[in-house]
Amino acid sequence: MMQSENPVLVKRHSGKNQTITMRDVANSSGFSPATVSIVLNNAPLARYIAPTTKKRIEEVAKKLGYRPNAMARFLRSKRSHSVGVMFFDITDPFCTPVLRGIENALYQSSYVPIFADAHNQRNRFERYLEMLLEHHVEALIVVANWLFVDIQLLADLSKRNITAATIGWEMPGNDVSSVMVDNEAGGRLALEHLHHLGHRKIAFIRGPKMLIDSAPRWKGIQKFAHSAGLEIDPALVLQLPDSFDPNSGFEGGYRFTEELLQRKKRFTALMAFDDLTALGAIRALTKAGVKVPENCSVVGFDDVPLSSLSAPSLTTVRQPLEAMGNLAVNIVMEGVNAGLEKRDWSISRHKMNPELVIRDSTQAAVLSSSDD
Amino acid sequence: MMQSENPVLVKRHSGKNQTITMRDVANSSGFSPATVSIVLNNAPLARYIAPTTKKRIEEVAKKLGYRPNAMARFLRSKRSHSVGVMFFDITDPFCTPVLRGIENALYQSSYVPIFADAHNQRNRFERYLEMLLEHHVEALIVVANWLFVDIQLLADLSKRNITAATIGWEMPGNDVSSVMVDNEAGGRLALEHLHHLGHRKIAFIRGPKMLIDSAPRWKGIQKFAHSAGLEIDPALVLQLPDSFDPNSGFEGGYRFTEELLQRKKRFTALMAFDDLTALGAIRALTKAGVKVPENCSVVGFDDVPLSSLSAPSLTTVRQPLEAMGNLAVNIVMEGVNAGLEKRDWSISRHKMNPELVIRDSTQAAVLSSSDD
DNA sequence: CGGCCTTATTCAATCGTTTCAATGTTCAAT
DNA sequence: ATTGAACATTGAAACGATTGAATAAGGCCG
Repeated sequence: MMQSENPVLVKRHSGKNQTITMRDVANSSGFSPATVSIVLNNAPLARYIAPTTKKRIEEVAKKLGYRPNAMARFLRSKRSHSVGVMFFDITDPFCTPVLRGIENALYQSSYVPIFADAHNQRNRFERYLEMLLEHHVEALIVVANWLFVDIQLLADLSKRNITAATIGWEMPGNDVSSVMVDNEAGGRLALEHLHHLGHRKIAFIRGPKMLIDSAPRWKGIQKFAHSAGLEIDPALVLQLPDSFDPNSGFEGGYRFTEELLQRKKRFTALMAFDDLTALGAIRALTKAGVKVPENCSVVGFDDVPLSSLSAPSLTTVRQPLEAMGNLAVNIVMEGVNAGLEKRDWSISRHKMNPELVIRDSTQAAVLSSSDD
Repeated sequence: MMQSENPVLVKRHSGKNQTITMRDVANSSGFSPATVSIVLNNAPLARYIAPTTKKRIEEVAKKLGYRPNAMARFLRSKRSHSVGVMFFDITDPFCTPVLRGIENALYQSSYVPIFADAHNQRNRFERYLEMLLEHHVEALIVVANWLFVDIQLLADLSKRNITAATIGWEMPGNDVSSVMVDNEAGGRLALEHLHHLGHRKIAFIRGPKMLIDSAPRWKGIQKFAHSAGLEIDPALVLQLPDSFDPNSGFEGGYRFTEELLQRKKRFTALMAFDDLTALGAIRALTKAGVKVPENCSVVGFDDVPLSSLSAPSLTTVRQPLEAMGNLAVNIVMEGVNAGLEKRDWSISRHKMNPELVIRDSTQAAVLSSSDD
């Protein structure tokens, strides 16, 4: 454990614990627990309860400071009013805005998020899943941009009728809803921007194969390049290795940019797989005396919170992270309600539109006479 | 809601839901529910249970995939195995490492964190508190570096015997444990570093009055200055205004540094209240043509994750954020156990030691002949 | 052989809600 | 006057675990 300057002990603590139950409200108001329950939950039967009764009960409940016991309630009604929110690595700056989006949407529905972080470890993921099931979460949201988990998850969940949604990743098969950014469109957006600025010699640092985002982004790039007649020089294309460390993008961007510079092939712009990679690239460029954006434009992807704070601030393709969190909640809530009303419902897969955010790391290419 | 390219509807979904209860394990193993419970929880009475019986029951439970129902268990045993974790603004980069520390420690104890984010709003804080109480969290951890909440919290909690701890903030009064960094030591550390590097003309951007960290940091600075015979020029000291936006530090650092530069008083180093402020300051300096660290050293405070990624990377005073989260969990767990065993126990207040992290934003002062 | 301790297991009450079915009313319609 | 809705409320059985008290069967001792 951490050293810590003599902890100051302060005050004795003990105490009596008197929780107010529904029975108390019933006794105190002169009605039965059943009536109280019906009134306080505004259950269907509440239609028949006399307004004066309702008022009385509500008054008493408030005066006594009655708080329903979520556990007891669950036991009877099967509703825990909680949702599991699993991250594969909360340390990834990508996650914070998503978390906020999820939290906010759940809050609107008076659901409570149970937070789980797999630390990129499979067994930890499984253990958490177990814990979430024990706590009978009504739904599960999984945030990841890659995944080792297969059918196991799905089996356990759909057997128990728990609606799930993934963010930033799609389950193979058609059993779990998902919310992703349209990576292909994003890739196109970024390259289009550089192209419009007049860049023709562009270097690329592609994402790791493991990440589901990598391929479509590259596809978007290629498609645009093709349609615009832009040639992509294979000597200016590198691909990040697979890694579990969310900060490895920075490191990778740095090293690969050094590598690119050593190749002595001129490029006036660099497109990085994501923001962290871009930041690493900028660091390497700056160190090598290449000014950004004067001598080389750099564009990232994601628009994580630090991108606007970096120097120079980063031009990037924004994922609507908060909105994605929101949407995932709406999806699972829809599933929960469907289950409640014994309706059938359908899995859905969403691709959100990315958005180009132009900041200081890109500028128009300087015209050069010598090509190559 | 967000636009999203035609969501693809995929597959029908419905299903049967067969949960395995303890009764199932009992029937299937030929013993009674009581025995099963005793065995599976390794309760005191388990001492008397025949080893063969234990084995049998455990086998059956595993084979059936029995999962205890946390809610039902709570109802009888009063233990929810959950802890409320309240943030005042998860968007603050300060929070992520703390969250990880908390999550990790709870995981070790098989507790589940219920996540709450007050968004800096008092009513939201109160509503969440309500929800957490309804879910009967066994303890509460509050992460904040400032606060509007008063005795209300304390009253509700100690009445219900819920141990609480705050991180980054101390409750006035002596009823809630707390974990903080030793701000005074941190302030000293930072200034000491600049002083050792030979800086004598140092500008300061102090923290907002509202923040509990501001005063002690400044005190540490003053004390060191006094002991080292360093003079602090009041014309080089500014104080950030109060604000709820966690990113306002950057903005403030930027503006105040511009302001400082306009004053035409030379300074060779700048000490910012926190990392974001420092980053804002660096931005302003760079824009004004003052190179960091060549012409001006900058030091921050906190060591939030982006500080190592900025350009130049930031010299700063590290708060052991993850360890602080950890410690807070240990504290409340101790409280929970004490309550369980009807022991008395004591509130504690910790001040963790900060640590100087030297990176690229500081370097030795160039000797100048002209002073003033 | 009867009493007592130890071992092994079970009974049954309980936690705080929800909800189905039941019990009375009242009142309009046959 | 009888019926049957609609209204207003309640009794009591769940829900799935935990746990103190009870039961029962050996084993040991005097």
